[in-house]
Amino acid sequence: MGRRPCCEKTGLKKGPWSGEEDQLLTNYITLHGHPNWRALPKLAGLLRCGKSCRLRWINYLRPDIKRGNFTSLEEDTIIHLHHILGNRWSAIAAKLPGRTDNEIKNVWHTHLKKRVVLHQNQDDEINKEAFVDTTTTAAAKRPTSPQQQQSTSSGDVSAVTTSGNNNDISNNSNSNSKDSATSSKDVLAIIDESFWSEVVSSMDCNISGDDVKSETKIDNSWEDSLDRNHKDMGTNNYSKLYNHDMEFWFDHLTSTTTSLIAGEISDDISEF
DNA sequence: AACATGGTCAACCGCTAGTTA
DNA sequence: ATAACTAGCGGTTGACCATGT
Repeated sequence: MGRRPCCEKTGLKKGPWSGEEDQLLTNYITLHGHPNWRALPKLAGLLRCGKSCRLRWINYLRPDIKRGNFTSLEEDTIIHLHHILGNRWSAIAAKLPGRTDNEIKNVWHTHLKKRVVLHQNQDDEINKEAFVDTTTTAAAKRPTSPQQQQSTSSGDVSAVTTSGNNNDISNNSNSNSKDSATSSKDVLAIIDESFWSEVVSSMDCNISGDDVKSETKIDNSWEDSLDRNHKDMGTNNYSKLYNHDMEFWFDHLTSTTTSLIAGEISDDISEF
């Protein structure tokens, strides 16, 4: 089917919005809402396409937009959600009131991605040292091929940008967590490494048929999107991850983060 | 002071999903 | 069933600014 261009290319303004344009758009939406973005600019007296108006409203003019720097909690939340959802910025934004997908996307690319990669590289170094230590002290009980080492390394890297292939990491962390987690910082590190993958795997086991039936259409599309995003990972574990579960775990994370810092997490961890 | 470089962020573009006729 | 259409999403771009040389 032929697709009409989103706006006539002639006569419509592009580029940064002026204060006057912002005012016109805000006034119109305040009075009439935005039932039809395509018709809106004409009705509001703007020389912009509807798409541009929509973006301007959603990303900048909306009254519930939160301004200013992201808090560390917000940043951690983005990292965790990105771990699960990948580049589904709108889904991540839905969990951060007042933040837009565009803003989150920018923050990810400018700050958080680097931080995660740096963190991952540090983990790789630690793992490498541990590996050398183990092989030397254990006198190399079993041979390890270069391919195996490489696959381990690449798996770690992929875990940075996707949500797959990190079960080994999380399991290792879990097996040692109770012994090694002696400070709130350690606990947070464990949460970073394993919390979400643990959540996913536990939901995978526990979800019931009734749960599936009770889901809404929105939840099903969410599931489809997850399947689409993770189909190349050779697993459909994520397909059983639903919206209300996400909300539950998100709430749980945000409500427990404070107590984590205060060193009161041990009971929560033991639940998992 | 002038230029180069890198970071940040608003805005645009192309595409897809969903809806309607 | 399908063509036409809109809304929304994610990737990309480019302007602006700060910092370094």
